[in-house]
Formats: sequence, structure tokens, C-alpha cells
Amino acid sequence: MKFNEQQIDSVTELLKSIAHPIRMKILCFLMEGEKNVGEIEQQFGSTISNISQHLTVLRKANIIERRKEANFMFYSLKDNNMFKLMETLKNNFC
Amino acid sequence: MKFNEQQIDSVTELLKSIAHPIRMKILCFLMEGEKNVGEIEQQFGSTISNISQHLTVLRKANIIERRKEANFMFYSLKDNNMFKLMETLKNNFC
DNA sequence: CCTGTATATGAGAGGATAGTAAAATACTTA
DNA sequence: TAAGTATTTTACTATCCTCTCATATACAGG
Repeated sequence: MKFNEQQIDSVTELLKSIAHPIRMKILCFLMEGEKNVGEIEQQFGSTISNISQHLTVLRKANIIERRKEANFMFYSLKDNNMFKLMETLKNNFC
Repeated sequence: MKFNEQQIDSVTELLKSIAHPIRMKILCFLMEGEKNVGEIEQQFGSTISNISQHLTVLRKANIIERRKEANFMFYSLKDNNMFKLMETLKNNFC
């Protein structure tokens, strides 16, 4: 398995951004489809502010994207790579 | 994709333990087979002490194991789940 | 036993990350 | 345009991570 220096860095950045329980739960939840911040917050116990910050981490890592509608922000997974990764994690480490 | 609370925790712990450039490189290197600490150190620029600490992280996460021979420690991957994960990362995020 | 080699461990500094609370922004509706 | 709702940003503190350096352990050969 060969990764060049730059691939190592981008993959570890990606892993760091999902290696947090709240962010992992958010990703699982978003697999059901687009959700707004309020819906995400209600799923888990944390504050809106905290959720928003975790969403920013995921967005900066290019994993999710958002769409504005009125004064709601709808977040969704950017592509289905994350689905495949989750599947591998589930099949091999759970 | 359903993960229960405990699976979320164990998966994020796993991800945290591999989400570091040096540890990722070590894992790639170990895919070639068993290596001792000196061999690992020579591959990358870091100190033996630092490498040893990263190996401890990976070992505590149950990803690698070690075997003593004289005053060398030989490290190896514990199973091939990690290989599958790396493959998924490579195919989908590189 | 003493010396050298291989590895591990511990302490401490510095930087990164996470959570909370308060303030700011953007939009909607009365 | 004032007030309310949804979300983001900022500021701050506490905690965790990583690296370096020094010391410790374990083993081998002379």
C-alpha cells in the first residue's frame, strides 16, 4: 500500500476531521439525507453552537456542504466516498 | 449506516489512533511485513523515542503487536482489517 | 560484571482541540 | 422597522497531543 507524502497528509487530515464522536454521529445522521442544524442538534445532546463548530470542521475538510434556505442551513454529504468508508469501518471494526 | 453508541466510541478511538502522519506511515511500512524499531526509525526522520511512543499508541489501540528477539522488538500488524481500511482510503480519497 | 546497543518510559514545554457563553449576522414576519 | 428565529463567530478556559531530552530497562558480548 503506497501513499506519497502529500497523500499521507491529506488522508490524516481527513481522518482527524472525522475522529470525534459528535462528528461521526453527524455523518451517520446525514447519510439519511439533508438536515438542518436544528434537526442535527435535537439528535444529540450538545448545544447549537457546538454542533455548528463541528459542522464547520467537516465542511472545511470537504466532507459536507451546505445550502441556505430562508434562515435555515441545510447540510448534506458531499459525495458517497464517506459512505464507503463508514461501510468499511462497520464491516471490519464493529 | 447504523452505529450504536459504543461502536461510535470504539471507531472514533481507532480513527484517532491512526490520524497522524507518522503513525499512518508506520502502518504502511508494516504492511510489507514485520519490522523492528530501528528499521522503522530509518524510514522516517524522527527519533527512536518518538517512534517508540507512536508504536505504543498503535499497540494500545490493538492495531499492531510486537515480539521480542534478543534486544530487538519486532512489530507487525495484528490482522488484515487495517489493510482493507487503507485500501478504502486509497481508492476513495487519493 | 562492565560496556554497548536497542528500546521504553517519564517529565515538561508548546501547540492544537473542545466546550461554553456571549455577541454578531442573516433572515422572516408582524 | 422592530422583534424573533436560526445559525455563526468570537473569546476564553481547560484538556489533550506531540515532541524533545533525560533517564531507565533489557539484553548481548567481551
